[in-house]
Amino acid sequence: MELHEPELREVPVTAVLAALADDVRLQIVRALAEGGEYACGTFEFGVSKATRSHHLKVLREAGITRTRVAGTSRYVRLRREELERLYPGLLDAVLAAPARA
Amino acid sequence: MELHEPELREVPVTAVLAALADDVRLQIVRALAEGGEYACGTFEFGVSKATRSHHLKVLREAGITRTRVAGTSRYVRLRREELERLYPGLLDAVLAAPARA
DNA sequence: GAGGTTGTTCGACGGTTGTCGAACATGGGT
DNA sequence: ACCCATGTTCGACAACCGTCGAACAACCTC
Repeated sequence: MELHEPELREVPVTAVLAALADDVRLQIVRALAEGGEYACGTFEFGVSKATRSHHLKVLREAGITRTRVAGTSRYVRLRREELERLYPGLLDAVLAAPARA
Repeated sequence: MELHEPELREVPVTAVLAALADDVRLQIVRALAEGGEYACGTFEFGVSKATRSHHLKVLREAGITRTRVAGTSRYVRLRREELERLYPGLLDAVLAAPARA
């Protein structure tokens, strides 16, 4: 299983923004920003397994998260440094926003 | 003609991000960031009048731009200060990104 | 007021996206 | 070996989005 994790610089800005422009995915990003590394199953956001898997794929392919495989589990974490280097301030600005707007 | 220009704080973050997550709209924002105020017709991005009008509406309703009506023309400008106050760093991060990624 | 300019609105269309259940794949435990 | 737990993939479906031409609205100028 080769995970597709592109170089962030090769991802169009619009794709990064689109990946963040979803409520469920933003919840995931918020959780990752606070908690460090999470197993996929830890997330419980009122969506099915399939949907969660889909969202994590979008985040991964947008270069926002990195995934580590360990047994049957997958551990996800934010690519903070890379995001900060290429889009300084973006993540903080998004995270600083009120969760419910 | 009452233009719908919401308070930025009342717009969900996801709506702001979604508004920026489009190539045409990002071109508009880039132009506005450099040029100050533009008449709608000044934009020539290879889309029809109808499409351009649609994109300007999306930006306006996301709280990103403000529109001034003058005769048959409409002048559009960025709401930089408000954006900066609510999402510090976001606009700069997006604008700093390479136009073609 | 007739005509031209500037923009918006109205379907319509095709493509993309979020969602789900079900089926599948993989690895661990007993 | 079997079963269970964890995730992914596969249709399918509805909703949304970007796009266009055509029609409409408002205003300016002659």
